[in-house]
Amino acid sequence: MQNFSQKLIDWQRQHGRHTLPWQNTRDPYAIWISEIMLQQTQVSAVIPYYQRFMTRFPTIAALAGAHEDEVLQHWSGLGYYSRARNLHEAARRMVTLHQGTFPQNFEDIQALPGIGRSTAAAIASFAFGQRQAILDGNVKRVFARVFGISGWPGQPAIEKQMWVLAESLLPTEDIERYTQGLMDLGATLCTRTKPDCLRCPMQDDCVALRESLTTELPSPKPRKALSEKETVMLVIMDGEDILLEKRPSSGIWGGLWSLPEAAIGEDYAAIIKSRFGLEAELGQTWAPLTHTFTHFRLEITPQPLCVIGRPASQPSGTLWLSLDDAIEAAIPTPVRTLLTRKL
DNA sequence: AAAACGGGGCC
DNA sequence: GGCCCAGTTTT
Repeated sequence: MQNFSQKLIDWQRQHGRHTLPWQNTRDPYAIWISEIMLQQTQVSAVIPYYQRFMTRFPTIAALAGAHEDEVLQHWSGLGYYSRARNLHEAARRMVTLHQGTFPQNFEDIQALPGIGRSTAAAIASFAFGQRQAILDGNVKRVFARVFGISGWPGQPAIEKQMWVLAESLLPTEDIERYTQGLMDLGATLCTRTKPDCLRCPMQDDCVALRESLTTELPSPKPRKALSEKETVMLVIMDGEDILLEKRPSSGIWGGLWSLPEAAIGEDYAAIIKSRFGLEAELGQTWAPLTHTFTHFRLEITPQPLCVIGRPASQPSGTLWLSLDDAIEAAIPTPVRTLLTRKL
């Protein structure tokens, strides 16, 4: 679709971003610094860092000659500090391997630490006008929607297909504007949520828009199969009352009141004797219930126990409540489910 | 709390 | 070449 590139170029000319601090230069060093800062970091956060960094380290030589500490200081607050270390190391390699200049050969650019295929292509395109394809998260989203490509774009087969597509779409001229347009479209209109399709230059061509799939595409990363865990919850009863235990404030169900837990096959009577000082008699286990979290499935087997002679005092962090009150308390959903079943 | 993200590292 | 991770922000 040759249409795509020309429409994108025209759109970027009229509606794209043109005044960012790293635009309107062909200095590969300046473009490189900006591209690295823009990895996983928003434009608004990058701007002040970019300006301070470029003032202190205006050239490859300035960066290569600096102490790593000072480079990191100028990065402080941007996060992903390996980017800064790679930047420093790459500048030093330019000095030793490339006579202190920024390499123009595409493979040489990509061989520098911290520069992968997409970042190398962005630099080669903006600084040297080379016809190289970028493919970052924004571009993958645009492609998935416009061309109706389903499947998670991180999947090797899909990603490979997208690289082929990205290369096939490259225009023969205006590569810089095209590359910028791809970035601008993904960043400003074809956003992850609530894309602004009414303003999009691709609205007549976009498969996702035509088929109402903009929320489905790009396909999300497949969830890995849920691991299975199992636990026993002790339903310690004294007449109408049951014993709740406060969970630690961190971790699952942090701070909620819950049923005491035990591992399968343990001696439950012995456990409550040692943990709570209670004598109790085992009942028949209740029907298990399964609770699904995002990352695992938990099978809960409720084990009822009837206490024999409840002491006046109760251990700290525990609470006797009537079944009715317990259900109203701050308890985990599956605990509420299993108590409700018993009402 | 979970997903998303580009590059690096490991087989 | 394929798979997974580290580290951080966004939803």
